[in-house]
Amino acid sequence: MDIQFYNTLTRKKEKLNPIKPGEVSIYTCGPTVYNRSHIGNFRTFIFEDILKRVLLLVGYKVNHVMNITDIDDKTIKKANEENKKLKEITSKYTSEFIEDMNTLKILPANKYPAATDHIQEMIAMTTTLIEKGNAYVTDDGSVYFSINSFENYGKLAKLDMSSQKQTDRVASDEYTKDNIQDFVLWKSWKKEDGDISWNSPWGKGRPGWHLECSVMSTQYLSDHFDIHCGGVDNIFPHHENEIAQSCAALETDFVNIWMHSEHLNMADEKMSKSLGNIKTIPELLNDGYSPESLRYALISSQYRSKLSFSINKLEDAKKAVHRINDVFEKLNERSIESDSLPEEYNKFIESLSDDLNTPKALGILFNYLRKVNRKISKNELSKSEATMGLNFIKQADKIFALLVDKVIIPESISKLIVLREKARKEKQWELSDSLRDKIKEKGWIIEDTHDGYKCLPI
RNA sequence: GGCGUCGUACCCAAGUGGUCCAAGGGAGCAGUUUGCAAAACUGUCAUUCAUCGGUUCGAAUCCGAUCGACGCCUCCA
Repeated sequence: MDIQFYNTLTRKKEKLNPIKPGEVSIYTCGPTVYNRSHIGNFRTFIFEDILKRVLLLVGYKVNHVMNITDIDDKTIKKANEENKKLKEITSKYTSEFIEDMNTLKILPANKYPAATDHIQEMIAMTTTLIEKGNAYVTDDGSVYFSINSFENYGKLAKLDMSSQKQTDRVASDEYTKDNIQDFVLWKSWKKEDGDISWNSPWGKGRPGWHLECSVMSTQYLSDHFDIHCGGVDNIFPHHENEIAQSCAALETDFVNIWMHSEHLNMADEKMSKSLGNIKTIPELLNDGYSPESLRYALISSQYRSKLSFSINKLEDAKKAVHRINDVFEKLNERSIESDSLPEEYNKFIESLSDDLNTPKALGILFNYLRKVNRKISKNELSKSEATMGLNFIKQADKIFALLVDKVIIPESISKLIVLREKARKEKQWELSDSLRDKIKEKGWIIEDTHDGYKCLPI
């Protein structure tokens, strides 16, 4: 089956045609580890997770690399603020990042290279760019990429550099550059960098931000690979600069498909650390939302449209997740051994193959679930139909990962449940209802079914 | 100022020329079921797709204008 994705470079949907048949190489821009990532960051990581899961499900091998930015202005600033070693800061936030990724059931990358482990390679690429005439050294020992030396500069972001407004930030930032829009490859050491520096042919300093991705993506995936992802805010300048560096230094096609996810907004504004309107994964879990609810909320709109994050959305997500799990359990009790799938499954895969249309795929799944529920309530569902349904949900879950692990009911709750069951048998309805309220106060919901009770966390 | 995305029911959200007098989820309302609930099921819930014009046999979908929201233009997922 054909898979197509929207390519930012051409602004069109394009058929995926892997460079190496049967295998897709993906580079995704990872976190800058100076702070806990927020749910907005994870929208992108979950979009990339869906991308990868779809490719795996249809049979591709996936080679996925995600960088960890552990050296830049922000990491240094944070280390200074907290009076700690850079490494202490970056390893703390790296492990928190991995923890949150696991919580959200995001499949791990094959490799997580860190920028500080690739300083020599970055120096080498910078040297190449100077030799080729694409970069120049300034008096203070910094190195800049000359955007005029690269013909296609601005192609990804569709920017005509000569017509760009110069913001105050740009104007005040650098004064030694030939062209105010040139970007830095190597930053010379400054007092506030403290003991953080590496030796280079141009003196003490550290790499510029964009360089690490050019170096590490091509090192681990080859000069030319299939897909490069990130959030839309990476289109310019980050990815534009990556293209300039990589293509100029390596004379390569670099990336076939650029994919970017839209922002997650909080009350109509982009969620970002600098605006201070962020929510982290532990905060949301603490508010009572499961990882599955968070995943659902993030995939319930297509990755290229803006997503407004809200409590309302999480509440909707919680119920939708419950619905899927509920049917799954019912089918699980009725199924037999078989790997048959309903015809809806093809439509499901088609939707995902069309630029990861997760809302449409969810719609197909829910339509099917309703069909199954209807038959169950009429007692008309055959074992083979139940099995088909179960298989469909299982396959769908390879993409969505919304099935909840069997919950462990704490002893304090199960004691109350036993008391309530006893009261119910004796038809002491007042007592059983008050026990149900008590259990609810403790955060658990009791549902009575024909085959006994079900107990779920709220 | 330049570039770009978007506006679909009470909320979220697919659909981008006919199969749509517009999927799906949530909320609401009415009913079935239940000791009561919950869950589940049934019915109901947009003659209409920001507005106004145009193209077309046919438009939510294409074109133009207007209004509104948001993003990027060297911190950013």
